[in-house]
Formats: sequence, structure tokens, C-alpha cells
Amino acid sequence: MADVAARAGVSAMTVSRALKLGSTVSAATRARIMQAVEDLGYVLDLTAGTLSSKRTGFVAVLIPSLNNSNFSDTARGIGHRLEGSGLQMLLGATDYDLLKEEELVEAMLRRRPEAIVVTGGRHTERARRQLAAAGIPVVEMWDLPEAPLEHVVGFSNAAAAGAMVEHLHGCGYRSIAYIGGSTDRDTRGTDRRRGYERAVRELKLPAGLTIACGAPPIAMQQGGEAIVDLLGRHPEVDAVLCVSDLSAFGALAECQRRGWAVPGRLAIAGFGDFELSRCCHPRLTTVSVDAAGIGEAVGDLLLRAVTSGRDKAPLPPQTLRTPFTVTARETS
Amino acid sequence: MADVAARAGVSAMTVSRALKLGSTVSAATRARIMQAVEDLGYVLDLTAGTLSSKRTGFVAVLIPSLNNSNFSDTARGIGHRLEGSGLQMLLGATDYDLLKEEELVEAMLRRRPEAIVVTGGRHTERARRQLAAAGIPVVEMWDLPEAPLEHVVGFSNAAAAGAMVEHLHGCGYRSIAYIGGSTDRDTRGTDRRRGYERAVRELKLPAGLTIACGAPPIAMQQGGEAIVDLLGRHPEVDAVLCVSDLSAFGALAECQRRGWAVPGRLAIAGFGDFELSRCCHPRLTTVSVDAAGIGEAVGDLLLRAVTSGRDKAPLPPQTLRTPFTVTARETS
DNA sequence: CTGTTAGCGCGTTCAG
DNA sequence: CTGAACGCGCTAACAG
Repeated sequence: MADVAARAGVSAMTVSRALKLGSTVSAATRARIMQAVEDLGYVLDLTAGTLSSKRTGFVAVLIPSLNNSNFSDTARGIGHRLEGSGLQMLLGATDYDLLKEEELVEAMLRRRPEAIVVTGGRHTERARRQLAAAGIPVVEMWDLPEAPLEHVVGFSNAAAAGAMVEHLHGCGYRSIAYIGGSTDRDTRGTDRRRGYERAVRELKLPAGLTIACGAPPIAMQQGGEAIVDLLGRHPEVDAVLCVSDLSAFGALAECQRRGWAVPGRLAIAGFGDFELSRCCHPRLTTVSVDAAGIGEAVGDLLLRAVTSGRDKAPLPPQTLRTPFTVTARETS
Repeated sequence: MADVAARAGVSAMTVSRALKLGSTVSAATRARIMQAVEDLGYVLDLTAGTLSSKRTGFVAVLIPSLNNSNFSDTARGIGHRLEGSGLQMLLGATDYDLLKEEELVEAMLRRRPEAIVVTGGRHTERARRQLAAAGIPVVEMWDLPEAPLEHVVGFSNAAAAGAMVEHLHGCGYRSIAYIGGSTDRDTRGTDRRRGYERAVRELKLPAGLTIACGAPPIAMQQGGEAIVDLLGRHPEVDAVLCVSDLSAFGALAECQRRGWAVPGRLAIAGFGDFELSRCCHPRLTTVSVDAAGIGEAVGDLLLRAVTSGRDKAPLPPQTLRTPFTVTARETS
């Protein structure tokens, strides 16, 4: 920056000002500075600026998986809202692992984000402590925790799964199974299973029809294996709810391979409303959750929270419920 | 850090040493320091450390889209290899837009990454200049540019598409169409189309069977629309190669909806070997490219290049060709 | 509108 | 094995 300043015949401070928006530098001076910047190929060093301004200009966002269109849609929604705000999004993937989340939280906090977003309401004790002590806005998304850390943008995964069970019941199905993961790694998946179990109980439908098919994230292939296992053990089943659209699609494709009519022999429902579900044949009945909308809401909230924080007027904890709907299509 | 030092009865310097691996601090002192760190909930500030050590501890990775399992698999591969190396991956998505890539390159360079990875071999002039001037290792991946910036990990998209055309020709198909984007935004898509056109020419097959279906990224729905358009205009077509598995799947599902037998009426081939293609029914013929392997190779290269750079012995430009294969399945 | 001074919170370097 | 002085590259705060 000193080199640029010398070349433009000004002080470093003036260069610093010229390089940031909304500053008071005369047009002529700015032009000379910009020319010097171009000539020298200078690129501002934010790490130094950060140290004196105490603003890093980024927010940390932790999602379970990059390769899940629900979460990448949410991440895109956040990034979209943050565009042009001077806040960049730094993405981390936890692989559905709370310990990895804990590590990532610390790794992110070391870089001093201006806010942090985590997925879900369950975290390790250490992660909770660090998040609470970080002194920055914290958002939990894709869930409705009972004891939130601070801000929340999400919906009840249990209620959403329950709504789907009620829908299937309303369609006349009476033996409704559930396909999900075999561990509690995916906490949203666990909540969905609980919501399913509760709905089945309340509707007085047969219980014990839960198939656990390996460690989350449950992918298409596991859905296919699970449906074969399920119908082998419980041939009376006439509908199945899957933890996500991916496993539901795997189940659907396997049924097609085996000549089991969907929905004739068996109805299939997914969760998440992936693009896949709108395009496959037959189109998949699913729970729509507006993943991009969650991201946009989180982005807006981040903007408000970070701005308030700078003005020393912390935003009171917000809880935003996002909608979910049962989208009945051709597999039920 | 001064607070921690005071509490542990040592100097700040000793705390700094205790907090990083492979340093020379006595066990007793370290224990006291760690206790103080826990008591105070102290989290190291990397932004400050970065300034004096001149090592930011992260590498920038730019991919076209988060929501594309090929690229997210690659990103995961990179992250996996970087784990435990002290290098973190900072991900950016360009939305298949070279101008957005240019902006992201500058935004990343402002934070002084120790290396940068970009997708593809085409960039704006300004981005090329900045990458070349950054003084850090640069990797281009998912392509085999003729004039690489420095390191390359990838394959020829044109050759891969050509190989699929030859495969279809070998199966006896004689009127082979192509479905892809209508702009050159997706430069890998453009290369695939060129590879297709060249192969068709060399095999003396009918030309003019290219369907452009909107701005990339081409998703499932566009594949479905394109196949209807295609067969309406060129009923003689007996096989189609799609720019990616997503559009191929969309085309497949639309054929099923309309009762067009695949591969009886029409063969369909995709590109990328997404999980979807291995699971759908019928299983999709595609070009397999080992997206995760590309990521792992990039990760290894980054480790070597960054280490060499620190020792003032820059790694000579590397070019790694990654394999692709035609995976014949049930749609051809 | 522009310059000067001081300092952000660490790690490097050297001395003990 | 530990400590002290110094500076990384920039921006806040104030003065002019």
C-alpha cells in the first residue's frame, strides 16, 4: 500500500480510503490511486485491515453436507442475500458429525467471523460453550430447538414427518412404514422418525415398521436395499415414508426394477422436495421445505444481527418458523 | 492472550507456543496454560497470527456450483486430503459465470490464500492476470487447458464426449443427437459439445442434431423439455448424449412418462456418473470421471506445492491427467 | 478532502 | 525451555 501511495503521490491512508466504498476521496486523487493500483497489480490485504478495523467481513456457515441439494440450496440462499453487503460466506461441511462440527466451530471462531450459522439444534457441550462465548450472533437453522443458542430459522422436522403420515392415512393407507438411518448422527433424521412414530401412535396404526438402513447420510442405494428388506419382512406394508427424497427415490427405482407398482402395490413418500422428485416418473410425493427460503431468511437475519451488533445494540433472539407443506404427487 | 498468560503466570509468547503443535514448552507449563485457556474460554485469533507469520492457513477453491454432486465430490476430496495438514479449504461458487469467478478470485486473494484452485481453463483476462501475479500456487481442474496458468488436474471433456459417441456408434446407433446448454457459460459443457460434433463428423454420422436448451447449468427439467423438442423435430434420432447426468435423467423420465421405450425407441447417455445414474431405472449409461479422485489429486498437489513454496523451492508446473471411462449401463 | 499518529494481537527473532 | 522487543499491513481517530 505504501508503494501505491508513493506512486500516486498521496499517503497510505488516502489509498486505504480510496479502496473502500463510501469514502471521501476526490475523483482526481482516486483516479490516480486506481491507476497506481492497476500498474502495480496491487491487491488489498484484508487480514491486516481486519486487525485494525476489528471486522473480518465474513460469516461462518456450517452445513451437514455439500452434496445434498437441500443444504446447498440453503447455502446459496444465504450467499445470495449477503451479496454486496460486504459480508462473505465461509462454508464448512460437518459430514453429519457433531464432533466434526465442534472442530469446525473452533476452526471458524479462530478466524473471527462476524456471525456463525449452524445446522440443527444439537451440538456437543464444548461447541455450545464456544458458540455462546464467541460474542457474535449465532443462528441455528433447519430445526426448532427447545433451548436455542440464540436465533433460529427453521421448522419442526417431527411435525413435518407427522403431517406426511396424516396425509398417507388420509389417502387410505393403513400400514405405513419408515425408512431412515440407524444412528442418531443425522439429528434431523431422528426428529423425523420420532414425528413418524408419534403420528402412527396417535392414528392407532400398526407400529414396529421402522427400517434402519445404515449410517447417515442415507443415500439412494440404501433406500433401494431398505425397501426390499421392508417388504420381505412386512409384506402387509402399503406405504412408506423415507427420511429424505434420495432414499425415497432409491426405493422407487428398486420397486420399478422388481415390478412392484408404485403407488398400486405401495405408496412412497420422501422429504425435502429435491428437483429429482419433481422430475422423476412417477413424480414423488414429498414434504416441501423451501430450502432456499430458509437460506434467504438466514441471510436477512445475519445482516440485521451483524449491523445491530456493530451499533452496540444486539438484536434480541429471533425465532423464525419457516413453512413446510405436504406435496402430494404421483407416488401416493 | 495476555490474560491467559497472566493467569498461567507466563509470558504471552509461551502461551503462543503452547497453542501450536511441535513447540518446546514443558509439560507442566503447558498444562497450566491449557487450564487458563479453558477457564477463560480463550480462542486463538488467527487473523493476528497470520499477519506476523505470513501464513493464512487456507487455500481457496472455486467451483461452478455447490449443488452438483460432481463438484461437491471434488470439494470433499480436496477437504479430505487437507484434513490435519493445517490448511483449511475456503469454498466459493461461481454459478458458471466467468465474471463472478473474476470477482471471487479477487475477494479470495484479498484474504491471502496460500494457494488457489479454479475450475476449468477459461477465465477473464483480469482473473488470469491476478492469478498469475498472486505469487501462490494456482491449480486449474476439471479440464486440460492448452495454456495452463500453472498446475492442472483434469481430463479432456471433448475427448470424453467423443468416446461416448464412439460407444453409441459401436452399439449400432446411427443418428446420435446432443442436448446441452445454449450459451458458452459452462465451458466444460461447450467442450463436450465440440467433442461430440467432432466425433460425429469423423464417424460420418448425420450432423445438425444439437439441441440447445437454455442457460447452464442445465437441470433435469430442461433435459425433459429438450428430448420432446428433439424427437418432434428429428424423429429419426435413435440416441442422445446429454451434457450431464442431470439432463439425461430428465430426458429419461420424460420418455417414461410418454411411453417412449429406453433404449428401445431411443438410447440415452449422460456425463458425470452421478449416484442418480447408478440407481435409477433403467440405469443410465454415462461417462465416469472420478470426481472425488480429482479432488484428492488436487489436495495432494496443493500440499506439495504449498510446502515447496514455503521452502522457497516452487514446485514446477504439474499436469495430471485423470481418467475417464464410458460406463455402459441399461439406457444404451 | 487529506495527513499523522498509534495500535490491532499475534509470531519472529534473538537473547538468556 | 522461556522472555522481550519489534513489526506484520492496515485502519481508527483526530487534526488540519
